[in-house]
Amino acid sequence: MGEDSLSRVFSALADPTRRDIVARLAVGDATVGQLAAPYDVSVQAVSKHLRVLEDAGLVSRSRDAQRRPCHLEAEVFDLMTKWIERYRQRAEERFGRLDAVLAAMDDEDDGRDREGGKRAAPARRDQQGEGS
Amino acid sequence: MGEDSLSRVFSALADPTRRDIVARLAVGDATVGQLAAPYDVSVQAVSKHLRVLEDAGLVSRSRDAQRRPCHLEAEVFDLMTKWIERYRQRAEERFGRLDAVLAAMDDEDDGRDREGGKRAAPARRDQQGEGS
DNA sequence: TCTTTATTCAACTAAGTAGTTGAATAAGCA
DNA sequence: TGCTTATTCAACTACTTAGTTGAATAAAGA
Repeated sequence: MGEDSLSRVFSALADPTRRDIVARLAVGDATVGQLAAPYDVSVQAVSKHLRVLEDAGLVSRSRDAQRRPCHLEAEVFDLMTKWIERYRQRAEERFGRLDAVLAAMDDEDDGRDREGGKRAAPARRDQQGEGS
Repeated sequence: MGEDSLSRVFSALADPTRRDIVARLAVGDATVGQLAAPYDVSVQAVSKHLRVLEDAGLVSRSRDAQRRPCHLEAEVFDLMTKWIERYRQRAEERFGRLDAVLAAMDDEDDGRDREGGKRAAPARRDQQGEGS
């Protein structure tokens, strides 16, 4: 379970320590030891986290003597962003269609009143697959 | 581990079945049974997946007789998108600074490398915290 | 060469998770 | 009331994961 790249990326970022590492790598490259310093877990544990981030394609590593500097790979973020945007847009469009009926007239409120009137019949469709 | 909302959202979407459920809910609301039908796992398993999505704030449920229609909540996506964009932009800016030296001349490519200049030394900073 | 520094590997433990089956609850229908 | 449908709860299993400690590897420095 979770072998595709999208699963790996989401899974990698589900851990707050790993998100923090990503946040710090966004500022600049760093070695394993440097990255491990602020946390009170072992260096080995951080090394494992970096492996997970590397497998997800979020981080790449080079060599500098006995050090292994880590570098954030920004492109993989696009994979997530594309997935997210696709389904968010669809969901928001569905919202919009109904809200439009109400809002079309004059109402330019904050427009977040869900749960009014029934929305499209809950008909399911056996379409599947999540694309890329 | 993974008690904050961002962790819950990323973790929820790390599972391909749950992403598929989200994809289908983006098309229209559906009941547990309807959502479970296409998969060869038990209804109980899908019910659990929906619980995870609900805990992450991605799905809400109402009641219609003995059915529990599920509805996709699009707002939570913003939480992720904001986090992603923040660090992706930083990383791309760092990149851009170097590429700009080469591209600054004539290249009016797809234009994603604003901010020219030198790429900061890989010095680490003990700054921490991931914000929201 | 011997030592120090940086990182990874290997083996283990504790906790979490996705799945199962069987029973319980909730609400409409005969 | 009893029957059927829809969903959840409870207990259990198999697998994964984040952490540990101790040993191994890699490269620089005395």
